[in-house]
Amino acid sequence: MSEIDHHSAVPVFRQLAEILRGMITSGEVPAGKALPSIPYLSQEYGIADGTVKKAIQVLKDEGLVIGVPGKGTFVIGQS
Amino acid sequence: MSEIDHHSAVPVFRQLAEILRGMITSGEVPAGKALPSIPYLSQEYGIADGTVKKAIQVLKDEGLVIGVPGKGTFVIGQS
DNA sequence: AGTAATTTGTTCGTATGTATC
DNA sequence: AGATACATACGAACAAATTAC
Repeated sequence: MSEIDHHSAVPVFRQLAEILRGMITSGEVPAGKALPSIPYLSQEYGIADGTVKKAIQVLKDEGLVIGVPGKGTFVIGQS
Repeated sequence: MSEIDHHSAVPVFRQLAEILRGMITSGEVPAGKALPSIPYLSQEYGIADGTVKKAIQVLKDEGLVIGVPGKGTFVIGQS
């Protein structure tokens, strides 16, 4: 699985955004399902909570996912 | 009783964790009994709900207390 | 039997301050 | 000076378990 390179010129939040995008486009996380939670991603990739949120914000700005407080971050189906 | 200093260098959640630890070690809340509820602590000390949960998480990680949904946060007896 | 209230636990959203590059 | 990253704090919503009525 993809890992984060903290010394890369590409910002960490952008690296994670690409990883999450890959989960969606590959069908690993299909439409209607939720991405892994923010605390999980934070711990799993060894990055700060706020940085994960920033990565997810990228996908939200693109209309790829939508966050639902108390539930999760869900993939939008582009039907 | 102890108060929270919002301008201290020590994080609020750590200050509360120490106050709760004091309740336990002093015997004010003996083994088998529950700490004050999260909403109560939140209102009593003037801090956010999530910050109280974070403080309690510190004690849970140390095995000092255990949370029981619907009941409370109970002090573990160190027998 | 069933509804409501309380409590813990988990989630996302937003904001602030600090440090680093 | 600006972007990035981390830590902290607050806020709000939702679920599950328990208790009370």
